[in-house]
Amino acid sequence: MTQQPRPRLSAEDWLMAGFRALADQGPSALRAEALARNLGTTKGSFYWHFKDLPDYLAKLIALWETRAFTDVLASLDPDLPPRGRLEQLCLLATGYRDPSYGGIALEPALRAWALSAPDVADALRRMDARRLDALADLCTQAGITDPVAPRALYALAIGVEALGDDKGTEAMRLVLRGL
Amino acid sequence: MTQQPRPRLSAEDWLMAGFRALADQGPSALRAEALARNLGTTKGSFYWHFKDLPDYLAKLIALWETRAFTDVLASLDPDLPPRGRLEQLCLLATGYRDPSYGGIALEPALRAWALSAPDVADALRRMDARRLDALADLCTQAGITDPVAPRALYALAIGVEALGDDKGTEAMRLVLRGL
DNA sequence: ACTATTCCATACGCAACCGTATGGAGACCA
DNA sequence: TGGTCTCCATACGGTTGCGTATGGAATAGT
Repeated sequence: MTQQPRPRLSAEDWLMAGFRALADQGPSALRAEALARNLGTTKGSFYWHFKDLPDYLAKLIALWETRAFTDVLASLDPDLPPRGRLEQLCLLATGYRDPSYGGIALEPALRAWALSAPDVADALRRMDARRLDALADLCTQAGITDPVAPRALYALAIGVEALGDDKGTEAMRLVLRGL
Repeated sequence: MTQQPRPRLSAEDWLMAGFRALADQGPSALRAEALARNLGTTKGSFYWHFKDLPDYLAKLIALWETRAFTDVLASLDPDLPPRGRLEQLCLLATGYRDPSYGGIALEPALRAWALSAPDVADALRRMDARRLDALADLCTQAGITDPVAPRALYALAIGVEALGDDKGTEAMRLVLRGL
């Protein structure tokens, strides 16, 4: 779409393009030459910034893993009551669309990618564990004692995102009401 | 794993191998030569049974779409009370492992595939709509009136399956209790 | 047994992609 | 201005997969 004069690219430019390609076309779009076309350059740049494709993919996963958790937690409104923060976290947990990723929905594509990439599956498992911990904390603060409640809420959030359900907020509130 | 003497293959053999490859290695494993290797044959057979790869993939989707819904409904125990059938359906809806698919978990892989294949996305949307209708029926029979309850239950089932949560049954029951 | 049909093996040309090698364009410095 | 360093373009060989063509093996029909 945009073929600007000739900006030099950084490694992060390539990574951001990777996130976008992943969200738009799936893991098979994470290839040096295809990404280069999207960026209006050639793979010469790619192989200067990254050793090879596995190196690039590892850095892509690492960048997601270091950002997607803390950025979500930081965006929580500390003035809300625990139950309000809980609801907010549930909706953010998988619907994260921070501008640092170009405002796109990464999670479903990443979870899909994880099914065929063990490294991604590992990162996703770590992320799930951290989020479940945070959810468990908030649940206890909100007076929800059932030990499976965090898992239920998290699974619901994942399902809502996977379904692309526009009634996701209401479904989340309905379930929260029953806890 | 199994390299039997030399049985002739049918189109369905290829389709079943496709389901298995999809569940095991993702959509990128749905290729003529890779499937042929798994079946201990060559792509000569593939291109005899199918015109080309799109033809094969379309038949794969069609077969799933015609089976995955009715087979699940037929497996419901009619002697259970509505709420029991509801719970059973929720757990079956996305965890379908009928031997006709080789006892594998297709849904997560298929939903992942749908993110990068519009045809699959269409089939999945149709399937979701049919399942949501059935869920809504069961909900009314069970005296659950909230209109978003079916979507909440379905999203929860999808999330549980995506998470690979071994506590899925308990999470489902916890939410059902609150409805 | 002869023929026809069904099914598969093999070989080919084509295209896409990987990773490397090498040179060139620009910036930056002295 | 000359040199150096950063970043990218291009060309190359190798691999993998697609779809076709063609012949052969196995099976069924008569």
